[in-house]
Amino acid sequence: MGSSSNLDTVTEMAKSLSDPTRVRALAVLRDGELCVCQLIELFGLAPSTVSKHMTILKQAGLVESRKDSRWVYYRLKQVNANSSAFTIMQQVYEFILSDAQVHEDTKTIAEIREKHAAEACPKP
Amino acid sequence: MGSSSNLDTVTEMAKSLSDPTRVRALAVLRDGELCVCQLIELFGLAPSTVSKHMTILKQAGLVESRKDSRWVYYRLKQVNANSSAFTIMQQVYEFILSDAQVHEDTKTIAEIREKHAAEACPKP
DNA sequence: TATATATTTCGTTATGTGACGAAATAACGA
DNA sequence: TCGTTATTTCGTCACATAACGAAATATATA
Repeated sequence: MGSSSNLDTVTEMAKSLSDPTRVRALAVLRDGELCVCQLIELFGLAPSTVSKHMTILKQAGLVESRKDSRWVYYRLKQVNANSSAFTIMQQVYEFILSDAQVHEDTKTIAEIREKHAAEACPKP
Repeated sequence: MGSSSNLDTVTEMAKSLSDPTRVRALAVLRDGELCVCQLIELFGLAPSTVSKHMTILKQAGLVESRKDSRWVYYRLKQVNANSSAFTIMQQVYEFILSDAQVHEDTKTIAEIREKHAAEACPKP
């Protein structure tokens, strides 16, 4: 098993939060799971780019995924509520939820959710 | 003035914490201010490299500096105690203080402090 | 004044990262 | 089966970053 020090854990977590697209992804995932195609639509980036970002967040232990037929849904990973990581992410969310871009994303993703619920992504 | 969003603040802070040398520097600065030459001795890196790291931490608002004759002393910047940044850094410190490397750094820097107090860096 | 010390700035180099498109993989639908 | 859709992997390119040494700057000491 790849043993990893606390220093490694901090730097890996910090690296995953050092790109605005990834922080935005975490913010919108607070309202519930999303498939990759919904995030592609939100960000306007190439599928391969979004997929890479989500892989990085997954490896940092911040999100987890499930596959449902054609779609891969990502959701926030529920971490131990009295861990340092939990408290840090709570503060990060609290801080960025007052950000203008994140505010706009929240509105946009609500529309995307509705649209996909009607057409594209049939829920199980 | 360079206006900066909350998203920018988070990603800049995360970037500054994404290098192990910088996190180690923050950890040892918890015991009090240090001049650049003491950090050079601790890390075994080139002066220019250490200087760059400290500049990055300063720009992220995590440390501040004062010049005393030949030496530049860096110390942790005291942030608003009920801000998100404060809580995040408290958790980061709590987490990394149990790291083996940081533990070793704490011992090493104590010796370096004593040595410099005796010879190299006369305190004001 | 000249020299040594402490730090920063600059230029260079090797490596890491984010973007894309093309191709591979998986699963549904005609 | 064949084509379509969703996602991932791979290769590539431009740019960011961490390291170094050399040179510039500032200050103390001989």
